[in-house]
Amino acid sequence: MATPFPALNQRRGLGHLFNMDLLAGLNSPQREAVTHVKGPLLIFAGAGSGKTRTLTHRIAYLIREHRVPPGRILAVTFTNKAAKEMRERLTHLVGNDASRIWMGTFHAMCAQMLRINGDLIGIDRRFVIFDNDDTLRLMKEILKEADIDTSRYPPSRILHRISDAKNNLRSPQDVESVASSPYQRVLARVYTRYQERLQAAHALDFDDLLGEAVRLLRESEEARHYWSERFLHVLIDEFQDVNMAQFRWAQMLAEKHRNICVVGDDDQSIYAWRGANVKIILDFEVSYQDATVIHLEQNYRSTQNILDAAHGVISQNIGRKAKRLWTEVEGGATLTVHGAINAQEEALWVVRKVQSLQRLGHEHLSDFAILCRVNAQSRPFEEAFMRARVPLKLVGTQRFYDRKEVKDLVAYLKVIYNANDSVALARIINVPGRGIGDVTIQKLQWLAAESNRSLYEVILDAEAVNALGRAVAAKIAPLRNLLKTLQEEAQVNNTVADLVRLVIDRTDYLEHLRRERTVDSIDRQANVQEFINAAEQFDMRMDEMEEPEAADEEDQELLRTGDADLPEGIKRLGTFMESVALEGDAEGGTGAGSNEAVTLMTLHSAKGLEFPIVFLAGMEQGLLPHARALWGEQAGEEELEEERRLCYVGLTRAQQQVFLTFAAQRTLQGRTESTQPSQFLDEIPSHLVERAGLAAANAPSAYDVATSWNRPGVSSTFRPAGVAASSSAEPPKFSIGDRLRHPTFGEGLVVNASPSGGAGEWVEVAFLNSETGKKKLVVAYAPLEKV
DNA sequence: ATGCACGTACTTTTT
DNA sequence: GTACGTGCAT
Repeated sequence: MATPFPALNQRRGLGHLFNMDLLAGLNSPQREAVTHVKGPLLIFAGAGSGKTRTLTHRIAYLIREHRVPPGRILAVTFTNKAAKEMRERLTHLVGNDASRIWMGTFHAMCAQMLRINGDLIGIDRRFVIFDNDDTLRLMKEILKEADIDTSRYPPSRILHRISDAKNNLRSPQDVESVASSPYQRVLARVYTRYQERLQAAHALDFDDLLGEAVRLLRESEEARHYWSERFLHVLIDEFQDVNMAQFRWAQMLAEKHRNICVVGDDDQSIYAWRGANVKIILDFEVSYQDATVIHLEQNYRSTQNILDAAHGVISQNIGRKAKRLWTEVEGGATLTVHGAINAQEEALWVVRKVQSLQRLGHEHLSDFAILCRVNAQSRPFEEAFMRARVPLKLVGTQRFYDRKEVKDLVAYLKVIYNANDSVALARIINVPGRGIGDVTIQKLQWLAAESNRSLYEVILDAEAVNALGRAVAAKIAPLRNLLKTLQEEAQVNNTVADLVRLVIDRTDYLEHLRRERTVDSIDRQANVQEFINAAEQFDMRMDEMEEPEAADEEDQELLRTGDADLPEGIKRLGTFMESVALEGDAEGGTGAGSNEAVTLMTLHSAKGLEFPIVFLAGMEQGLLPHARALWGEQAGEEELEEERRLCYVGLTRAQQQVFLTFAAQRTLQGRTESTQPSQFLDEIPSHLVERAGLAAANAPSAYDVATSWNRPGVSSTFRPAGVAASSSAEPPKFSIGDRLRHPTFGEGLVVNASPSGGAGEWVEVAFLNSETGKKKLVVAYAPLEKV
């Protein structure tokens, strides 16, 4: 085979056009990181230490000062957002050269390499990418087909295990060879079948993008030679989050020139549950014994008080690299810990605090962020903010391309692009409803599996379909015609938006949504419109890029060899779907933008962000640290340490002020429980903390809300003073059936009550006022009056 | 084939 | 408390 690879670019950069001093304004370790050129480099970049600045300046420095051709630099991130931000910042530093750098997510970079020469290891150039939804559907099908009990083997858990295997570069055979339990044997079998089905659909899942890219480099001498020769520099962001597959891939790419630069912070590793392996960053110096190690510990974000508090917490972790952030901003406001009676009161306190800080000069609501451990915490905040008429925006809830209606339309596009994508076809086979029921779909799928054909091929097989009965055949025929028409149109039509509109039109999809008389029907219709807009925007981008001056010449050459002679429209469609799969959220998606509002999000989605004022809500045992890390089956020191890192991430988001709140009672999963303040609160040096509410040192015993605070062996400085460690023997004041009155909620009936009285006594009251409904109240706290 | 009712189970989320 | 999945009845 003739080599598919062009000669490598030796062209000099255009750096002389930009005069800005790349080293100006950098501190000395940052400079060292920027100017280090040869050999492996490990940068421990603490929160707010100017990581992105260092990384972008380093790349710019390589291009401008060392004349490294931009096309021979590979810079990898985890999210599209990070890649985009980096590219933008680089454009300011090196201009158009920025567009020639190989920069993007692991998945996007791997996908690109596989599109270019996946054929060397037998991967169809036109492979499609299965997202989580696709893989879940596929897995359910497989389990059904194999008659495996889904309650004993939940599809999502199996997928998680498979993902785990792939992240560690273990094949189905590997899993099988070490299988020692029935569960593992089933797993190996299902994994094997899963891969077969993916292959049949010409599909790769997200993990395959990495795994197959590794396989490409391992198995194709030619590819390995080219790519490792090509990249003079490999840079990896958020290195604490890499998994084995990602690390191996990067290692192979960097093996020739050995210029591998990794940046990360082990203290911010919060994604172990999705395959991240902190040990990789901790062991980097073992993998590369000649690595230069640089610590960025000067923080440009927070006050020293905040950093000290954060350090108090994180330093409790054993498995970490010793380090400590510092700042020139001495002192700062003390942190506040506020204990509330329940989640509603907690939310109320936060709104009031926001309002009072606003009066003190924080005019921008965007200065405030409320960070929580789980999404379920958001409800009381939404309610409290709504009532107080303070705008609150929830970040990171449902993503645009995850919406059902959008996925339906994407599934149509997938089928048009690749009719053998049986998962996509199964999704839309009866959407909108065309009278093809589950039983029929089952039969069709069984036929497909049996004859080793795709679902589409079976549908085309008139004989097979007729065998299922006249009624079924009559329903399948229009579908067959529909798909044929759509495919034909796709050959002619060049724009994705036209195709989307055609799908919506021919399937009468909007009418289908209107008929669904649900609350979200209107939203869904709007999302369909939004999807058309997204497609239009994509088309516009493609038109702009018609003159492909962006990519390196050698990349164009590579991609040319990769281009099958497909109709323009189909090619476009492929690009569009790849962008949908790999860049989860559309620009115009939710479009919340810069609305002036308080931000509410999970600690996970807060990583990388900063806010002047941060509220950490739900600082309780069981929430942060989460119950699963504390008391769950897989609870352990490592899990607890990840929770602690989560807390650390939260604290280090704050620039000026931190408020930590907890609720003495919390209703989670329909159950109201007494809670204990988070152990992490005790890890913050007490001189940095001011206590309020139930956390106040002098809180009256009337605030004592939970006997569980007196749990033996657990001591907390956040327990109100005056609370004896022994439980009270007082008789309860209320019992089931009593009528009572509350000044705000009105009259009600006691439907449930604590068995014992005293400080911990509580009652569950059904209020006559239907708006209030049922409430659990602490007798000692709530002003209740017997009627 | 479709719709309703009941039971169960449940972090975190990017690609 | 909700959301989802299964099972039964229409």
